[in-house]
Amino acid sequence: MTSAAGPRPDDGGARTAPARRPGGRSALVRARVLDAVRAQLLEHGYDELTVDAVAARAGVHRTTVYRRWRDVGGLLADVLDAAGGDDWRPRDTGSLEGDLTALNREVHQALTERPSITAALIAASFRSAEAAEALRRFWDDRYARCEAVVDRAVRRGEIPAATDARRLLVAATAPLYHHLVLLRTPPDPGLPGHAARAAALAASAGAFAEP
Amino acid sequence: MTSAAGPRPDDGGARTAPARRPGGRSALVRARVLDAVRAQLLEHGYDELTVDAVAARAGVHRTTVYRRWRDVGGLLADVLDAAGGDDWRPRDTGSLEGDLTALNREVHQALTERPSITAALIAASFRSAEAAEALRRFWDDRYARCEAVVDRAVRRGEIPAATDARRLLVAATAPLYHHLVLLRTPPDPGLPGHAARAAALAASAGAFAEP
DNA sequence: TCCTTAAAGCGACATCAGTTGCGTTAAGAT
DNA sequence: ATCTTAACGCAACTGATGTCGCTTTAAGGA
Repeated sequence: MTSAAGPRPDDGGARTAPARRPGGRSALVRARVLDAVRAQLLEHGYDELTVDAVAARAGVHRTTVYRRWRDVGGLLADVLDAAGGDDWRPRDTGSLEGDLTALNREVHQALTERPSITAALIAASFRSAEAAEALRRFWDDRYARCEAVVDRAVRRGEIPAATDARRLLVAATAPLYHHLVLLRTPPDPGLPGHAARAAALAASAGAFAEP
Repeated sequence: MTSAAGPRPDDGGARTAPARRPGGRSALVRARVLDAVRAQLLEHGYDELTVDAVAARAGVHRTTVYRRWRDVGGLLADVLDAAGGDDWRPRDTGSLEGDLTALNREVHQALTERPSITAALIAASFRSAEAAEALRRFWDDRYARCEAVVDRAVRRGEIPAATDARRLLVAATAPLYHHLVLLRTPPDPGLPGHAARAAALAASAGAFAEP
């Protein structure tokens, strides 16, 4: 799947090509709407991110947005998918703890900056199945890329070869999400480092080794 | 603060007692409404938990609910506060990893049962400041009680005496919330044990020791 | 250039969350 | 027993969200 541009009424079979038109007005409208979503989010935050506001800002009719994106969650999902195809890679600092700390600092930044698109998407994921799916895809992609961090640590001999990369990565990052998203404790600049160090220690002790 | 029964228009000074009436009809209405919230949540889940449905079910007028609880978040906050004064204590299994595993199993249960009041409250906390506050209070209380687990482990000599209890407890439980609430991965019965073991290992390696 | 039709525009409508003003009931004090 | 007034009942209203049927525009193929 590439860029999700809204509901796609399935061709049904292999007849004559059903003539999609993703190149002209549709694409222009989509670009204007997604730009409006980003701008509205940056200027007024998630609370004022309504379909009406986005449509007005994009100079597009309300029903157009409702038909193509269904709701705010659908809009955010499309924004996220559009931004997901970037070339992000985890930093290489030379040590597992360093890599995890750098990663955690990025997560910390993404969750505490105001306004935070990530935080908005998390909030939206509790109201919209589309947003929830997009977020799941996004995180799945990010964690997959982060497995490189674990591979490097294994190659350096820091941790066992049979280490479960996902479990290690979740152990390192989960405390950040827990504090900043769920517990809503005031941001602690030491948190990224602490969580990274704890996960790295557990990993080198074989806590994430497969049976 | 005891049981929050709605807005309390501050006496302002020490005049004659302003004559609250928390013992009669008010209390009856509150009990009926909170019962209705629990019943509605159990039968139809969070999505159908509206102020109107609760009011109808409680045999009370809509405006009464709006005035006393403001919104669904306020209702859930009151339910949680009412249920927060229980006598819950973490189990004592004889080892840190055992205690954390038992704890994690309870968290896992609370988050995966359908319907889950905890999950409903988390969802509500993104829409209602009152629900967010109630949830914060609830978790703060629970984590405070769980510090007993860490104290016991210190006394047994499993972990350093200077261990930061909160950080250890968050490290143990956060992966559960991350998987079940945010990542929405399918429930893994091994997860409570895995996360507990990793946190216990990190703790014994001194990962949560104070400087 | 012309034709077909997907997608956008438009306004009317439906629904629901939440508010307001006012009358009614009954808790608790005298 | 009587009085005061907090809390509840009631209905009408506002505003935002989301839908529907129809018309208009223009993309892309002939």
